[in-house]
Order: sequence, then structure tokens, then C-alpha cells
Amino acid sequence: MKLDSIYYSNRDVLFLARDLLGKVLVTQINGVITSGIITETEAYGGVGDKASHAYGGRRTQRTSVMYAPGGVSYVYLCYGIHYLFNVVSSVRDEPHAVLVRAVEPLAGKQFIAQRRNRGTDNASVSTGPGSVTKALGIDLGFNGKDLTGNQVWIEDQGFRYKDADIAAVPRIGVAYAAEHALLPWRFFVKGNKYVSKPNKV
DNA sequence: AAACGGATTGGCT
DNA sequence: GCCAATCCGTTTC
Repeated sequence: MKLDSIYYSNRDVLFLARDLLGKVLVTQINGVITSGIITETEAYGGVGDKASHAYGGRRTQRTSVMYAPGGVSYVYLCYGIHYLFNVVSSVRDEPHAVLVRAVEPLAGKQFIAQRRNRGTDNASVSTGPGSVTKALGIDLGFNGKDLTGNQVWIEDQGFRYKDADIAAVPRIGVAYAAEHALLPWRFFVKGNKYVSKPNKV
């Protein structure tokens, strides 16, 4: 079933980043539905997190959607090349976000393979935040979308992982965040091949 | 007004 | 393993 706005209003972004593992991210584009099981996430903790775009309360046109009540998407262009997809959570003016870094292809595999020009059994098809968006057809047009709508949403289909099967390690590519770069706010499913490197504990 | 650098990826060495 | 690709928010002149 589709997750509702109550789920996204949770103010504990670390809980959500971890809980989203095993949930299913779905897009619908021109009637084509593709989805993937979330296998890797990172939590971005708002104004107090040096790695967050909203650090110190920064609010620009790009980041404004992060300040909305939880349950919308935050998509932005990274390195001028890749779109990265985030789930905005918590309450209005508390800009928490969870970056989806990897998924395991589930529905519409032939479309995912087509978009990525490789088979869905090749882990690189949807591993890494830029690959996730390409695989699911997410671009800037998906920024600020209501996650309870019919373009992009997240479902609970009953996939569950034990605590022992989930790793919590430092985030990727945030060395500039100084002491916050070491926080173990990256979560992934141990042993799942659809996890970006480094994928060992 | 101009320069700098990033929540990355893929191709070449 | 190294490096180019390529756009825009932020910093600095």
C-alpha cells in the first residue's frame, strides 16, 4: 500500500532513512510504471547538518521545497549532470530529507533496462543516486511532487530486513561537511548487490 | 559580474 | 585509478 502523509511527517529522519529500506519507490510516466526496492539511503538532518543544503537555514529557490511539510520530493541537479532524488520529511520549516542512493529493480524491468541501456541484473543499472533517477525516469520535472500523488510515490509491499542486515556507515561525498561527514547516516542492506560502493561494513 | 565547486558517473589508462 | 562532463547556487571581487 502507498505510504501516506502521516508516515512522512515523522520528525526522526534517521528512523525514516532506515525504515525506507525495503519500501518500493514507484514512478508513472505516460502510463509506464517502473519501481524498485530501496536498498540504500542517506539522512540529511536539516539546519544543523553541515552536509545538508539547508544547513544554517539556507533557503533558496532550489532548496525551498525542503521546507515544505514531509511527503514531497526534492530533486536537484548535481555536478550539472545527474538528478538526485530525495524524500522530504518532518513538518513545515524543518527541512529533513532522505536521499535514495540505490534500488533493486522490481516493476517494469524492461523499461528500466531500456532507459539504462543495460540489463536489470547488472547492479549498475540502479545503484548510485544518479543511476536511480535515470532508471526510474526521474528528472527536474519531478521536483516538489506530492508523494501521495500518481507520478511518484512509495509503497510498503511487505519487504522487511532484520536490524542485523542493515548497515549504518558515514555518508558518501560529503567530506566538506567536516565533523558531520563522519556521522553514520548512510544506511544500506548488507549483502544486497544493488548497493553503491563502498558496500562492505 | 565572474569564479568556484559539488549528496556523481562512466570511459579510458 | 584518474579525469572529464556540465549546470547553478554561493562566494567573492
